[in-house]
Amino acid sequence: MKLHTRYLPQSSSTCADEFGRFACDHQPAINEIVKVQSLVAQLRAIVLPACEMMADLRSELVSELFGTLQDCTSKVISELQTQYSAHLIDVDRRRLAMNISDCKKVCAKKKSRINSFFINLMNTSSWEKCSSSRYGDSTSYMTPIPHYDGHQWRKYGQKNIKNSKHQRSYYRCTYKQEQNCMATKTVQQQEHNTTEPGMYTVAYYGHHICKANTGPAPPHVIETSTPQSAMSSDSIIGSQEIVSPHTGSHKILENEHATLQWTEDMQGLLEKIADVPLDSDIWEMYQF
DNA sequence: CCCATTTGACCATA
DNA sequence: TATGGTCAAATGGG
Repeated sequence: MKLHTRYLPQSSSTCADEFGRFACDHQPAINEIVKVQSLVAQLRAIVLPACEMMADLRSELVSELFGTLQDCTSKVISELQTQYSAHLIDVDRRRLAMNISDCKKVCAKKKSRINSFFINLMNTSSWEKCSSSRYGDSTSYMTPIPHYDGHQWRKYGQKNIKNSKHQRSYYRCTYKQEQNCMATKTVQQQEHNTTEPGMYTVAYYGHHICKANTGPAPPHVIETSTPQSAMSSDSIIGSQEIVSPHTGSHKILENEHATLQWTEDMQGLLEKIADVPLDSDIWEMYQF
């Protein structure tokens, strides 16, 4: 798989519209989109193997990821709503200045780039299951993006590992002290001669019990049907499962009206960022 | 000054 | 005893 990893702008910056006029700060929204990128990557790697065999441990992880993903997308929508409410008047003024034909052309071009943007997120952020149950309750994955997994971690150690060029980093949940959350993880870069460059092995130990990841939540719906352009060829198409965040149990969903909450949020996100100027830095994340 | 990271020391286990 | 996981003091950035 060819990676097209590019990086988001690190500093808060303003951007101009196609007329070089209005300016706004998209950095908070960009930060959330980065999280979405990570979560979608994890989700894809977890759901696909789950079609073959779903262990209880992974079911709990899936439910955690869904909950976090919902939070992130909600934040993105809220942030963009706040920012763009201030720009609506200006946008309306600009649209009045354009004729209808020009508006349609611009909108079509933006929607095309938005679709490509998220398809690229799916394709370039794949996580692959590597191994599991090294020390009982643990799961490890390979990923090019080891740090954005929806949880907050604090590094507490780093060690040289025998027969490995790269050090292993040790992280524990940020809320270990205040909430006694014992979740930990280790991150170690893979050897370049044995795998793809820039890949990391991330091993998770224990479960998050910190407040950000617990609390009542409805069963999450995992839709394993995914656009062909964004999925590998061995995907299972068309089935849906419900995973209880509390029990980890799952079953095939028969209600055709049930839909992915995060998909709805994502659609909202697409609508909201449709007004992002074509020359915004956001679109420079990936090659189109 | 606070907090996260770094890093050497310590400890557990095979 | 070698290896790897954790602790905690030192360090540095905001």
